Amino acid sequence: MRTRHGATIPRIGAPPQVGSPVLPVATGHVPALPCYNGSVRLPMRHPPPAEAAAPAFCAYLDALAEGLRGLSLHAAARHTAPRRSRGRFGTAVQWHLGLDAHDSGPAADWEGTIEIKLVTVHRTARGHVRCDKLKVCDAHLDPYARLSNVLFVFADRWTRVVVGHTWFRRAGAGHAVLAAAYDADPHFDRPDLFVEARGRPGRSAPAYYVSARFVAEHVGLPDVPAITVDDAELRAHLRTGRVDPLWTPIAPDEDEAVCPRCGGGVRRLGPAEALRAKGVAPAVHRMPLEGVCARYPHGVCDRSRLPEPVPGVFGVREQIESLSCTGPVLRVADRVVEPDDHEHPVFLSA
DNA sequence: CGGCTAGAAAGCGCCCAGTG
DNA sequence: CACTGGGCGCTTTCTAGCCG
Repeated sequence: MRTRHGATIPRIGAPPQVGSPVLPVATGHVPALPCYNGSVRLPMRHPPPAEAAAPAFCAYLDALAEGLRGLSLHAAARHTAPRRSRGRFGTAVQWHLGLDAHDSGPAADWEGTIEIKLVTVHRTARGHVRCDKLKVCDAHLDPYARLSNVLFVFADRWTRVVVGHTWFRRAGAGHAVLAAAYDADPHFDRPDLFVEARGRPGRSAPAYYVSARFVAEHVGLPDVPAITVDDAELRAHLRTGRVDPLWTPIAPDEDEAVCPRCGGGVRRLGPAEALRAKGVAPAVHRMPLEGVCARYPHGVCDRSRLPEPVPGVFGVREQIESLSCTGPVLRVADRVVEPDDHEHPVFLSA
């Protein structure tokens, strides 16, 4: 077998190890057996279907997703979910698309046929776009069915601005990779689809995940200027108290902007070059500091990077309001007209 | 080549509100 | 109150690039 980096390691008889796929031969050190006191990867429960999924598509859903581009999910998330709820942005997407915000049933989100997944993306210091591993469904559900037809919506990790969407169908190379995961060793083969059990013994609730690599290679990540850098320095300044900061759009060459919430001053911290390079920067709110402005950290984002709102759906003012959480909370489903000949999910000929 | 280091990628523990 | 969805974020490991 091979690691993701191409190094060949024996599968049978080799002492298992935690983390590194490369055995430390030179030191003579014998690694201990894996001791996962937390999450564990388990064998998959669902065998892969022999056939690729039949393609399904809905033009109305596609238009809704397109209308969401450029809008931040912050305002809708604050409207639909508590501020520290883990799934609040996925909830916000569902709400925008006109669905029940708390849908956790076994059926696919869109009329039982199309699954909707939010993928949070960010840029590394070198400018590469990446995402995290992605939860597919709970382990008692069939991940192959869940991944048959998926609308992936991509949002920036900091601004939560929707930067694009794409359709995925379990077919071709993607289907082959997912199917191969069934026979793979969940630890040593590093499959792209795996079951992971969580947390404390007796309270484990295993779930299917796809790797970040799978999303990058078989779904495809967008690469647009709106995707900002995420690094430890920004996290230390912007996620104090583990809450989302309040965002103020700013021109990259400005040091200070008007707070869209209270009309006060918001001053960028750090050099303008850092804002240009990363797309966001920590900020400080000038006194007086009252109301909501006093309760959250502040950040500025380079407004020149924001995607143009889709004409006829939202304007720039509404885009800024969605980002800064001011003004009425707008819903894309209220702006994109459902056509009379509503194209429900239709199975296309392959 | 070997040592060192920064940054990227993956591992892994657990969060937190909604739901039944 | 147990269980769950959809992740978050800190830690660990790997790798590419630099220097001698």
